[in-house]
Amino acid sequence: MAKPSGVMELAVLGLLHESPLHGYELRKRLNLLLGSFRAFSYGSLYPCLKGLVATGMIVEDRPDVEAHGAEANRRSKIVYKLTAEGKEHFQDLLANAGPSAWEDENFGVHFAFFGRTDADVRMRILQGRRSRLEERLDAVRAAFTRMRTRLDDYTIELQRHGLESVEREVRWLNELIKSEDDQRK
Amino acid sequence: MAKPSGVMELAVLGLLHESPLHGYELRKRLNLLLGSFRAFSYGSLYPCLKGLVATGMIVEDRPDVEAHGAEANRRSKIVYKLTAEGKEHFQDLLANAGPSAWEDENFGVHFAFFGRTDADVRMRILQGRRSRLEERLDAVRAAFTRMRTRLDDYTIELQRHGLESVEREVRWLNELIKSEDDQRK
DNA sequence: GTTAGCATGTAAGGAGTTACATGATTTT
DNA sequence: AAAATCATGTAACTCCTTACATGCTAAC
Repeated sequence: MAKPSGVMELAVLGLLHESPLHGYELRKRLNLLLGSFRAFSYGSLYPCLKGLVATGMIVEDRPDVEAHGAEANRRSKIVYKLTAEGKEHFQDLLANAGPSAWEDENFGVHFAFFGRTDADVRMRILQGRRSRLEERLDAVRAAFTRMRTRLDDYTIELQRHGLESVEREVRWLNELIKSEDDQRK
Repeated sequence: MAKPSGVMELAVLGLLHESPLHGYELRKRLNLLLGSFRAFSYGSLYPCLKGLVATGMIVEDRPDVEAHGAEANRRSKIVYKLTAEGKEHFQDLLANAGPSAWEDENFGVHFAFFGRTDADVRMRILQGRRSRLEERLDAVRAAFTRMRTRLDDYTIELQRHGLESVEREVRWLNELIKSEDDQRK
């Protein structure tokens, strides 16, 4: 029960690792951190926080209530803080990142926490991401050449733009991998 | 009941507009058409097709059964074909495309069928997409400048790359809008 | 004192995936 | 005749959004 998973869990734990935050603020930081990659709504954030409390990864702190013994059922800010288990779990998620880490939905979040990730794991994720994109590139290019003549101008333009975007990301990854390699020496 | 919606409906109708196809082949074309933008699984395609049959947009044709009076419950290819209502509905979806047409998940599909879309609708979608991206650009840039000093190197790099990708798409849209404008004369 | 923005929460449901199950056809 | 690929289908589930509902706090 209440087993939060998905990208959000990692993102929340990572942000709370920096400093305790309440939900509303957390959501803003989340959407800033992920910038143009994705956005979350409160409808998924709050249940996720409850789930993380239930599994002991984070604890609630109600500053208002403690400060001036206000009624407990009143609506007030709830500041969430990582527990020791939460920190451990976060490091675990970063260290044991599997192939899902280089899928579209997850790569950005993992990358955002590279500062706290071991160099070898960083390299594994960057290379995983790159081969993932290269597979896609091969598939699309093959299909494209095969069908080219049967496609109309707009479809071709869409394909061309899509391919170019993926190629750009591959070049970006190449540079990152190179600079990781250089730092290793 | 059985009211299929989402991008898939439009994509399926659009592909069947070109030629009748069976599910398996349809899925391949779908994923080719959308190239690097998205992919669908059978688990969503087949129910979608059933739904479109239920609402009279398409009809089933079982060539194997008809050809050599095979048992009807046998597994055989099912070729789907657009009905008159289906064609009408497709044109309707293209012509009455609302703001959702320029969201990330839908833009690609609408663009792919621009060849069958009126020039003024095309322009509306391209401009809608562009202002959508520009809004995002403004938001991310503002947040970025505000937080810059508190972000680590990898997070900054992620933001930078994200911004650059969106800026590139805006430039692409600018060119498309310009060339649509030129053709109008 | 009222509007705008901060803040928390939930119920219903959309749009898909995964994993499975089955069978037909082609290739080796 | 085995293996690969073509082909259809479904049940359970995931992850998230939308729309709603409530209340607090600052600014005008």
